[in-house]
Amino acid sequence: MDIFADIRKIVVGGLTEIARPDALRFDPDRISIERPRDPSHGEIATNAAIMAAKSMNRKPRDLAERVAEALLLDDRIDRAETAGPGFINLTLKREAWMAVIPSILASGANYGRSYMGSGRRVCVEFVSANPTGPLHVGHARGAIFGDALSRLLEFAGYCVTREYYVNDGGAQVDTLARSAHLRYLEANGKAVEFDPNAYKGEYLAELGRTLADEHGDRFVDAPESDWIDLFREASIVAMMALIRRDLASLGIVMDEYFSEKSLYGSGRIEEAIETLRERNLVYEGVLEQPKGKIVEDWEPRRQTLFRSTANGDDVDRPIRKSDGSWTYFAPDIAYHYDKVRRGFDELINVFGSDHSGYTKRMRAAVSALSDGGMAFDIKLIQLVRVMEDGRVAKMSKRAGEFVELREALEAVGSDVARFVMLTRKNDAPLDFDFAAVKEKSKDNPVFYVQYAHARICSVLRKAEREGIDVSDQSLASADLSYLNHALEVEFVRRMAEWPRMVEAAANSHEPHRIAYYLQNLASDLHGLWAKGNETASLRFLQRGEIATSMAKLALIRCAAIAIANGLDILGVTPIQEMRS
RNA sequence: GGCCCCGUAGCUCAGCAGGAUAGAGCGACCGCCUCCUAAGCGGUAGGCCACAGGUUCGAAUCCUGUCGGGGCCGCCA
Repeated sequence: MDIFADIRKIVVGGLTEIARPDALRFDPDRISIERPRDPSHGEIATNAAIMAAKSMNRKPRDLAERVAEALLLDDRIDRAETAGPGFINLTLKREAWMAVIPSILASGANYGRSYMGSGRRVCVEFVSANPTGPLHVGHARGAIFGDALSRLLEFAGYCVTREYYVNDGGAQVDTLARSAHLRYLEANGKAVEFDPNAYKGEYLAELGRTLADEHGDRFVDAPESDWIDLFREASIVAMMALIRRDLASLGIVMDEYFSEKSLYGSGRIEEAIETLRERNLVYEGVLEQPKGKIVEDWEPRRQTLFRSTANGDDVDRPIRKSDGSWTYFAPDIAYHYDKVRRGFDELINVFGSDHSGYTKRMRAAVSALSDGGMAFDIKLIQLVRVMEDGRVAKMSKRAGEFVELREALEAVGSDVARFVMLTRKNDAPLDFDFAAVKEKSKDNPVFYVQYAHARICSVLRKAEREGIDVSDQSLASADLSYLNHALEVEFVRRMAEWPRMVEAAANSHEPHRIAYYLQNLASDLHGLWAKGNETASLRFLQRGEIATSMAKLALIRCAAIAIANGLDILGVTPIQEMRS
């Protein structure tokens, strides 16, 4: 049940009725159905008359009057008043709000689930970190965001594929292989010198020892060509194992790992480029030197270029280097061509914000490959600033000085990490402060929300001990006429917003909205709870008055359901009690 | 030089596909536990929504420009 969706139907219905015979000529989705800030504007306000007036060539206020009259015919609506330039302010009957409670109890874990996506297939590509080491805290944000977005979309009725693009084809994995070889030499008792480009993380030392165990000293004096392939393969396998382990510790399971390397030599890159060529989007040419940026060894080079400017990019982009090999962009094009051909209805890429300069050409490519038919969204994830002991921790992967995800999770746990990473919009920077995040107080949003859930569970447990049947089925039959305090009705209104909140968040690809909603919901619960300290009639358990208690228990049980469903979207486990 | 993101309370940030008097947390100040978990709650103070135009019945939100912060800009991914 979604009361806002119901009201929308009624409003649009009323409008259509009045509009006859000159049928309604505007998009009904453009009208707003929302809760006004100012309580004197009713409980739900709509701008429907203002929006429709123009296309119907009527005065907004007159139209509003007519619509308001029509709305009053619905038995859920108590008052419909027109105001301002033509708003219609609605007040619902108390029973209409209260009807939300049994509806939530009946839906349970499905409360808020939407059919908005109607089964459309979405590919969410995220993490896609180079396989050169374990994940660090910065990667974690993209990982958590991507997974939460996936969960959100699933809850909203989409069919989601979680996908990781493994960059196992470029020069970086050769550097990785050489770094592993150095560690291998080390394990064979050789003194080694690391060049500045090498990866120096401890995790490669372990791999070096393993390789020394397996191959002895065979590759100590051998030329690089003898071992590079073997070491590359071994390194990638080992690094991907670390990455999978890290993802698993966050509760993330990918549906697909797509290997960049698998594209080489298979003809698929050539095929994708050929597709672009057929559309006259590929040519041989020379790029101009970028202005304002000094490139020391610049000289004009003839390259194969993608005409990305035809689809909104600022300059055309090279897909084949002057030496004839592919640039990194070429396999990316092939990869996205593959996505297009797999039949997804929508693509979402989660990139680090350092890839912002890459988005235009990517959009241009997808647009060209799908003839403009593919919905394609790129979410940029801002960096995470890790704060430790009040200072900013440095992050450099090659030097091996970064806060590994694993360390962070050992300190704070997956639930906390996930929630905290989702308390900011994806394109806003985020401070991850170890001290603040571990704190168990209202200053920590994770515990604040968890505490609300635990408190409800606590009351339900107590009620049960006192012999009340607190099953959802039993609570659904509670006499809700006992809930007549303004705060209680307000609480129900908040919970009634959950389904539209899910749709709005899913629609805008913004899981942080769920986190904010949960904090508000938790705040309502704590507020109501504390009011019970001064006003005895607001306490959830009323001694000796089963019927009253049942009504209040039904109310808070609904809140627990909404919180649990929200946390589930974020991938956070709701806890039953705080004491430990 | 160009492109992308950002600019909202002292600090950190929300602001719901433009809506009617701009919100939360922290920090500051003042209050609330013989009572379901005070790991909590209430109140006070604090804003020309960077600036200037434009579109609109209506703009923090959309468009243009300026200023300020960050990121990126051929043969690295």
